[in-house]
Amino acid sequence: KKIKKEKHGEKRKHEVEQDVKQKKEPEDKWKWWEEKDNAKDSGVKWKFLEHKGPVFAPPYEPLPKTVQFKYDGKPMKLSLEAEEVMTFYAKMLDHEYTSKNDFNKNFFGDWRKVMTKEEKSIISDLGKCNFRDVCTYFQQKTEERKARSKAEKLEEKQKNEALVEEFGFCDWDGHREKIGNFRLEPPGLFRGRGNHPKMGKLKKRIIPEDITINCSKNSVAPKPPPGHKWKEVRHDNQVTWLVSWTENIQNQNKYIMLNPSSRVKGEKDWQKYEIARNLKTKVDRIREDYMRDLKSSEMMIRQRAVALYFIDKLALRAGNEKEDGESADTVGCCSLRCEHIKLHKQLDGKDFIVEFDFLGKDSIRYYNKVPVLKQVFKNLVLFTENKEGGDDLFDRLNTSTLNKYLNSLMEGLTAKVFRTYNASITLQNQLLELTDPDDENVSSKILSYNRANRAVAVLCNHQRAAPKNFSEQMGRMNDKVGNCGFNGIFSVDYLCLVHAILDSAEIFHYSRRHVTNGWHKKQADIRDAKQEAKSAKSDYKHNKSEGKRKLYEAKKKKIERLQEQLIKLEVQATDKAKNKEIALGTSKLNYLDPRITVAWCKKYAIPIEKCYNKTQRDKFAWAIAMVDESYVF
DNA sequence: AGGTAAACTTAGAAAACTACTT
DNA sequence: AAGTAGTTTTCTAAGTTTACCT
Repeated sequence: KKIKKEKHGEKRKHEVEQDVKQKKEPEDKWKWWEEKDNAKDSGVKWKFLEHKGPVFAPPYEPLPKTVQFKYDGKPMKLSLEAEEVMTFYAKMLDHEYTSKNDFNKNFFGDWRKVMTKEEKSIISDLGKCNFRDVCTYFQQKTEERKARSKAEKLEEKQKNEALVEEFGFCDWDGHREKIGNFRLEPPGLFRGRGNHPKMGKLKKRIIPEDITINCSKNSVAPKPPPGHKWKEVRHDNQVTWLVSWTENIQNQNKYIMLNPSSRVKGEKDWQKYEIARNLKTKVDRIREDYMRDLKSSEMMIRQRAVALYFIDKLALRAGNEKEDGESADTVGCCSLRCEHIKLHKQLDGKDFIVEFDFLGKDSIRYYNKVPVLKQVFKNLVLFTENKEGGDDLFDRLNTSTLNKYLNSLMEGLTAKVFRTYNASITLQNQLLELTDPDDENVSSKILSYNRANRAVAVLCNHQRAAPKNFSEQMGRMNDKVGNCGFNGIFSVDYLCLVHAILDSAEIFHYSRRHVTNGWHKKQADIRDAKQEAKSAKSDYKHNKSEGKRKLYEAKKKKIERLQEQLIKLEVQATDKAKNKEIALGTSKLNYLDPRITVAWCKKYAIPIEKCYNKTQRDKFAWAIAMVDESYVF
């Protein structure tokens, strides 16, 4: 439908409305990138900073008497604090977390800490607790909230807008800038990712006495709520945060900082891409260096060379050491252990294959079989000799020494710059390769863009949980195309391809081959159309009239049209299937130089809205304003 | 040099919202 | 009005790098 309407140059209803909204919005945003003295690099982050402080989480509302927690089958009224913590668990009752042992153990331990003596003596077994009624109560409340009248919803919306007006902005060097997270995190149960040893622990309510305020000496400092005091008010212009506190699970500092659309964030982002572009000019030399170092007589240098090879080729993260037992067991490059790789001298007819299998950031699995240089392979054999699976692969290396070395090669160079550089350069190359300048169709251009974006997401291993009901949705889509059984083909072989995918031609051929192996409704239509064309042709041969000729021409046109439609449907289905477990957003937001996208849009007259939504346009306003189609990363 | 804390970027999940159907 | 699929926004955990200390 979308394609059809675009073809006819129509705008969809919501797009028209969006345009109207945009016109209404006054264009008085500060164009900081037009100022002359951008990106100066003294440690001073601001000269003047004034804000209203954080918004505290709403206070706990006790349960109505009718809603009862039960212990051992009997209703039990709890003290206020114990009740509050109980509701945290009740709200998560249907979540997978509550089936995990660590979660339950940690929750129960922390819950008991807030119980009264009597409560503690009674409630000794989580298994005897019945949270069901409480859970149902909160579910009902959400339903009620959803079902409120329009007027009620509007009223709340306006109240919220007023709150944002007051607390959501600050004065930063005379400019009104948007704050990112001005609401403090509410109390609840800690939801660690993966196998986190602290999952289920109680995240305490933050009170003013926990809060450090940072603002100008000569500003009007935010007031603590009546009867309370801030922990501290400081005036540190070397940092960018407005509010900080220490979180009680890991004992780490958390901050309130500005929104990505702000100058301070935007400039930093811009600078990040400039450093990555600088790496582009140095990378050949750096690669030569680490190739040479693969044979170094010093073990640390050899390890560094291999690590760098991985970071560059596979876009691995640096991999800091982690204190064990404090968080999930995840690794990056420098913290890889022997058990995370398997060495195959030969595999599937290829030489020197390294099979990676480890959990990375957020416990996302990285699985990949990669052919490596012979010398890299030899080194890996050497590094793993006489070691146990649990031993460090790079025992002479850590992120600190690696980054020190990188910094000596180029100012500002650290391990993560390679991810930024490789992501951005890949997007640029892929766009060049995948965009068909002769194809006028906007939606096919967008598909090319998404495909290029996907190559990057695959490179960076940005995954997501498959959407709920994915297979049904896919099924419906396939019905339209009418093709059978291509779903399985994709998911099975897919991961094996994943990292070879930088060669996009391969993706394309791969997907086409498999899709067209199926049986299509559309294909049946085409077969019918061909039949019709054939008979029209023979009609025309028997009776060489102008009318018959035209009829025959029309039939031929119809075949072409159907074939075009078929390709579009295939491509859409392919896109959806391939996106099943790949998240495009992270790379778009954090790794891809926005100027590449902006330049590409300008070159092919694609509206920027097709690539970036409102938030993204705000974040990348600097890039949108400053670049034309000639920009090269 | 190496350990630790602070500051800041990157990350996927979940909630909220939107457009459209039923 | 309720349901649903798709998209955007929010949330906050989990990384990296820098700063600081001994």
